[in-house]
Amino acid sequence: MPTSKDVARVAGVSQSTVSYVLSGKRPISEKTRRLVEDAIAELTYQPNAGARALASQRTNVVALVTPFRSALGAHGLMAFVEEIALAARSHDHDVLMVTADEGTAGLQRVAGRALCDAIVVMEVRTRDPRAEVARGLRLPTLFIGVPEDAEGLHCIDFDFEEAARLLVGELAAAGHRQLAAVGWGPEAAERDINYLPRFRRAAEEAARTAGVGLTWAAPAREDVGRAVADLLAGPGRPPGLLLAAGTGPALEAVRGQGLRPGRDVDVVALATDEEALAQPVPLTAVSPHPREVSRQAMQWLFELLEDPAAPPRTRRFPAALVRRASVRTAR
Amino acid sequence: MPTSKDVARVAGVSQSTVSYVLSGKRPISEKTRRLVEDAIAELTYQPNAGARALASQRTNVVALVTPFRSALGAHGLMAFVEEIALAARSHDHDVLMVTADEGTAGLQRVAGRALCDAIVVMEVRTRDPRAEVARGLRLPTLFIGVPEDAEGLHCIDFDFEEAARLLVGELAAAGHRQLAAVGWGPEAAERDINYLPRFRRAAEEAARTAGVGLTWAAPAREDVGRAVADLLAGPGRPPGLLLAAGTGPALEAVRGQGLRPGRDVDVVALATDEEALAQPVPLTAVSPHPREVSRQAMQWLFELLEDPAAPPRTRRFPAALVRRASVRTAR
DNA sequence: CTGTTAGCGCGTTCAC
DNA sequence: GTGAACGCGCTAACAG
Repeated sequence: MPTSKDVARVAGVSQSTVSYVLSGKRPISEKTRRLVEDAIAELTYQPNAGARALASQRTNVVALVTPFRSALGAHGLMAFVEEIALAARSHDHDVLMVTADEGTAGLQRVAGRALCDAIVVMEVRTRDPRAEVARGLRLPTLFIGVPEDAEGLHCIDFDFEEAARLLVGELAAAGHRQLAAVGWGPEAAERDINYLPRFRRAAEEAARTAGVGLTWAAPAREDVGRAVADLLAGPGRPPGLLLAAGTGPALEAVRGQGLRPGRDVDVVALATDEEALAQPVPLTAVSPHPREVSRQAMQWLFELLEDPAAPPRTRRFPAALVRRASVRTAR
Repeated sequence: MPTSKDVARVAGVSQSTVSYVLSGKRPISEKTRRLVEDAIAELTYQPNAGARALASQRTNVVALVTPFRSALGAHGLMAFVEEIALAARSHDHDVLMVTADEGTAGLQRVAGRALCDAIVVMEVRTRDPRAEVARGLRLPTLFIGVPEDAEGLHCIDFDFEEAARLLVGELAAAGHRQLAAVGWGPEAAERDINYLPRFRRAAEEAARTAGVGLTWAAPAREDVGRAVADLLAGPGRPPGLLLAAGTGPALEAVRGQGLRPGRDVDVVALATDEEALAQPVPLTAVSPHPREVSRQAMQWLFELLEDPAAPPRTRRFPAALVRRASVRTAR
């Protein structure tokens, strides 16, 4: 395996010149640059990552702490991971996978061993022990999601609070006095996912403000059908339906009751455009924009890498409602 | 950040002694071991990965080349990735994600820069340019899947050929003279997935040998329903049904025709146990065992890491048929 | 059983 | 604009 010393020898220059050609941290004459570049090509030289990290104190690696079972589902999770990997590559960085089950130890390991320059934490929990650890790290650490105590942390997330307000507002504006929401099941609550209470609390608050009733159900995946049937038979008959999770099964249950969204019942959802459009009746929905959020997260992360002293703060990706056919026009 | 030099000073020993305590490559007296371990704990020392890699020529990192859209679906893909990550951690290794869209360049980068000790390639294609590149690398490279030209490569995969034979055999033994198969859609063929032709060819061969007819359909995801209806109306009425892909939608279509698996029609599938059991009628099936395959792959990989001179070969994870309720007992 | 020493390959001051 | 020299933190001979 050729080293930069080999390149220097072949190019007839010194080792440091090779380094400066590569880093561009010093002006190099056109002539010697060509010499060096040719030598690099001839030897198919590539810098040794370990040596570079040791000398420069930068690894060009971003650690990604990722769960395997996610409230987003495998599909949503892959979307995040894919965007993050692509963004990293576009900045000449690699991605080191850290499994969430390592907990705080994972953070301490990758930081302590200098395996990476920065850390991204996905699927943040409301009370997340990793928050406290992250505050103590000297590495830029970005949370996708907002824990209860976000003080001193770099957090970014979709604005689930605003999403809840928009969805509740839309049903209220359609004339409903009574809303029914299908939320995340007990397994999600158990995992203490940060945005569940954020969304729910904001929805309840918005309903109160609008003076409409709101019934909340959090059925397990397999009980969504029954839960929807119950909700539809409850107050409001049918109430305005807000689907925060389990969109597919819930809509099947609606059809199972012989009801058609946008004709017999109004339905809004927290769902990606893809999901909203895949339904028999396209859904009026707020998309949580997973890909956009991860893209923005990574852009921010690379800014932090250039300016590690940037003050920690929480960023929220703006929510927007897209009206489709599942809500009757306002009465 | 403390270094091993700090540990040595605090423990009152030399740096190399610290190194040997950590690596266990030399017998150390109980007394000095305690001294060193206490110093490590006191300083919360962790070895610098870059320095260690530079000195030892081992990174303790495994690169994983992974696609984002997979014939397995996001769920199946995550299963692979999860198992690989867990296996890596259990051997004190980390996982570097390399996106498949980097192609051969990704392999050359992680190998050339010495970012990892070994490479795992998922979703191998029938004619895979990465095969040729891998042959030229000095890093152990493990293919999960078998390309057309597997010469000189370490490959491991589920035995799709045997799976096809078992499934065809089961339907033939049930008395069918005519079989109909639902295979992977055009998008999968386009991606040149290695096991598609392997499975199909073996199925056709087995049908020929058994003297039964076999009609093959490769509908796109959204056309599965129609394709199944066509197949059921074709020769055999109904023919024995072999589901290689699209199990869920295909079975819905079967029900849509008013047919019940195991009563009106015999159905076998290439499907995980989870998938087979999730159906209204539990399916007689061969599971491709994604988790077991990745576990075995990683075990092999770590063996290769200890003995890089091990001769390249192709390993196949044995296929087994599990009989459930979707096939009538042999006539 | 332990200490001394010489690199691993690269980034970066310095002198020139 | 260029090159020599040192150090990053650790491992692995080589001594003892």
